[in-house]
Amino acid sequence: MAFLRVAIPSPLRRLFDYLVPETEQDTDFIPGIRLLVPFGNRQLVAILVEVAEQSQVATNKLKPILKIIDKTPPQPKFIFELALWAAQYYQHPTGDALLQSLPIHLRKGEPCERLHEYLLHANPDAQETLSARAKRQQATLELIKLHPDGISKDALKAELGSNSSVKILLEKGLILQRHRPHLSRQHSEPLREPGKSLNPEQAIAVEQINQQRGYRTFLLDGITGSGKTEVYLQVIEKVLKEGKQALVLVPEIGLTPQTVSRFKARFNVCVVYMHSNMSDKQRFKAWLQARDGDAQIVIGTRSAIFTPLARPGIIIIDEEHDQSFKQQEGYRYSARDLAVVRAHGENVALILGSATPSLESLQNAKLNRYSYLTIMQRAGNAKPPVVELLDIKGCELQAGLSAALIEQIRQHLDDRTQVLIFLNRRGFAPSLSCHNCGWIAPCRRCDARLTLHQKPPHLHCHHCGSQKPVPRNCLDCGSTELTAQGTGTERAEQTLISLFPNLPVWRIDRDSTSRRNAMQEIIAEINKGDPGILLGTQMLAKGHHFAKVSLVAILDADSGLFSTDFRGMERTAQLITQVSGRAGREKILGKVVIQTHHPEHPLLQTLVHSGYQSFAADELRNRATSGQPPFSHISIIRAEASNPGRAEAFLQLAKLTTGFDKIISFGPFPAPMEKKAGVFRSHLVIQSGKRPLLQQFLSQFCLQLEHHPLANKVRWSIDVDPYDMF
DNA sequence: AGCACGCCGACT
DNA sequence: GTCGGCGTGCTC
Repeated sequence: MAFLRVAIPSPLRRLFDYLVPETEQDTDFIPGIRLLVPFGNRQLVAILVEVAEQSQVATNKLKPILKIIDKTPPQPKFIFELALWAAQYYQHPTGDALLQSLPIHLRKGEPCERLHEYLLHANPDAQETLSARAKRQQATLELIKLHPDGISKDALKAELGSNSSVKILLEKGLILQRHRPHLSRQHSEPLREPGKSLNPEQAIAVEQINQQRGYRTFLLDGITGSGKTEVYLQVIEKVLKEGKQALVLVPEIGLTPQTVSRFKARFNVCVVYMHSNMSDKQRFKAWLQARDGDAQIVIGTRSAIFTPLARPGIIIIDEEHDQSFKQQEGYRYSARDLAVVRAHGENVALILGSATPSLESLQNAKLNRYSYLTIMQRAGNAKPPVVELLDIKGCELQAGLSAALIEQIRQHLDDRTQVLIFLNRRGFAPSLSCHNCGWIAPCRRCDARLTLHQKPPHLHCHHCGSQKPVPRNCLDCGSTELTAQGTGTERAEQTLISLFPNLPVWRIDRDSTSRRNAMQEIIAEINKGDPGILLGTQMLAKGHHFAKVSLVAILDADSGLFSTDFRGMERTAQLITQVSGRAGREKILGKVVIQTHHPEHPLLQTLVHSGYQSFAADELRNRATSGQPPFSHISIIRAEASNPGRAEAFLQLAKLTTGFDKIISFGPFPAPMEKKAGVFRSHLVIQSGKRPLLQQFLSQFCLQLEHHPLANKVRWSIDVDPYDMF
């Protein structure tokens, strides 16, 4: 007797067995197919993991499946196995992980068919004729005759407003349905425009990668403006000429129409992209084109790592250090790390590109697991910017701007160029405090202060999203002397407008770009090239090319220097380097001004005088000394409960009942912000020098946690290779 | 996660 | 007298 062992989209970390219905005894059940199953009193889309000979559950307790959705698995076997591997590695419930590797369309149980698979053709051997009165049918037939290569129902509908007569015409035999032929798989000439000429370092990178047969990871360490994209394009060119496909992953906000158009402009091939702004149907279509080999280049964000390719040729992760490649909630996988597994499994080359590579990747390069390629020269004639650490100790600041900085801004604006000001704090001021007693407006649901916003006026918690009106009086002493403390982008904007009343100030943060297309409109305005001030949060730091920016100012470098998180320094260095990279593209010589109270800080000193690579080397030594990643591997078990202390008690108890003797652990201790959105959070950190040991321990610990008596009173999750400690 | 079952407050 | 609050228990 055969049992269908399936994965169900539920937080339960186990598989469920079902019976084969009487009518399907002869059916061949292939792992990977989707099934509709009864689960409790619901019907769910499940994925078949294996056909088992035996079941642990009594047969009379088992239910038969309701429906077979797929005859054959929608994903190729390798992608299915990759998804299973990832579920195991990240300790995530199998069903949820498997379904998240599929397009939403398929998760919902929709049939996996090519959209517009059939094209309508006029039947040359048609016998019947239409009556003169059937105007609608005649018009439809005429239109179909105009398309000798066939036309899809959707296209027909778009032109006629309806395709209701198609059915009748088909019945009368006047038109025929034929399979759409697959798009031409290979263009004789994939290049639409010639490649740019390469500088020696770019040329070496392209040559090294193109010589590679089979799997190899290349870490492409190239400063901003060094032309990493040109390297990608020339490597892809070779892949296309071999008739293979390229998968390109970019950070969440990096997937702009400009990125895509750059690939489309270069190549004469089908380029598809997958982005969260697209409809489910559009994404599904792109997914099918990738799977069936019709799309030669696939560009996407994190989840695109699971996009199947018919003829995989290369995988590229651009800005590999970017945190958006790691999903930060629920299924916490890292697309960058999975790319290594995938490239290895599909035996293709992988490029990890960045101007500020992660310490993990640098260490892997050092150990020769990755090939290390560098481009330290800017493309074209661009010169690296001049960096100045501006000591603001004891200086009077106007909305965070020192007099010396304001003077420099004025000079650059007088030269008719643009100035970029980076301030990683949105809102008007980070807190509202009472001048009389020192009270600070707190968030009721979090261990955090409320941020004051002015447009419109309100207090806003950036951690839980709660909002409330601005109080007139101090809630503690009743005084009316409430003052805004510190500077956010709104306040800096106000001050800059009053300082430079005749020039535009473009504010770019989550609030000013929340409207659809708002970001693109502002960027377009900036790219007109008129002098003005760009003011924004880290949204400004990533990916954009602002040709006219000559001065970049970092208002407050200090907030990142004293983080408790072991990755804090790395992140700060990456951010400063990335922001600085916005200065002086093309012909303008760039200047970077970093305001700080700690100009002697070793991180800033190394970064400014010796660059990111030297910083990274220093920081790697620190990590080695303290045994932190990448010199060890860690996982965080997070627990949260509305009852204070319960989450910690849960982790404490779980720790006591599991053998922790072979593993290093820290905690449980309160999370960095213990109370967040009304719940109390606790962390337990597990560390090991050996990955297999950690893996083995986690699987075991997971089982314990799931059957723990307190397990349904707290919410808990496991984060393998966490990116941040929050 | 859902969804039902179950036992106590303010309403047509 | 019910509608419904969310505590706890289960899902092949």
